[in-house]
Amino acid sequence: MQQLQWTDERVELLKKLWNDGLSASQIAGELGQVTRNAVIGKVHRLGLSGRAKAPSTTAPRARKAPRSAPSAPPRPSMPASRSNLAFKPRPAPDLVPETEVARLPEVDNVVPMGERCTIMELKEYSCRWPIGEPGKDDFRYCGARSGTGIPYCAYHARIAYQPVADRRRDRKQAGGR
DNA sequence: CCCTGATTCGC
DNA sequence: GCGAATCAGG
Repeated sequence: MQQLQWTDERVELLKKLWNDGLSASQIAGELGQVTRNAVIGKVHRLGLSGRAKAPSTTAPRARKAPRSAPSAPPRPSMPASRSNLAFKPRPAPDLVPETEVARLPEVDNVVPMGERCTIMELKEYSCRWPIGEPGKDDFRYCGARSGTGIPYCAYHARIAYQPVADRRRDRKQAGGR
């Protein structure tokens, strides 16, 4: 796909729509193949910005900090001190449909209450499988000894890394209801 | 959090 | 010149 060309045709349409009061995103959608950013950029280059806007919104913005760091997007790690659930695969709800969760009563019971721990009590080797509602007072982590190189204990590691379909099959074979 | 236009700046 | 990223508001 070649770089989009602002043909006279497209520019005319842009001008028209802009003057009609359409928003940049609407125009972008109308034109197609361009983002609203592109539209706004073009509008400004054409010098037809500020339709009938109150200049109040156009407060001088402080100079932007040198925006150069395209190769520094996601932060790979966090301070070890509080790297709890920042770990790899978020086991969590998304992996297991609610109905599935409901059918896994054992999950919350494998670890005795006493062994479960709070975020502050997590050790490097503690299983980070969340138990309960995050944010609530009774929210805890499994806390059992985790496997080497894995943030979960053996039991939760199976659940965390196993596709739902497999889990379903497993339970069926195991004679689950 | 959704949206808006405005601005900067790497390409 | 282009437009993504970012910013400042609503």
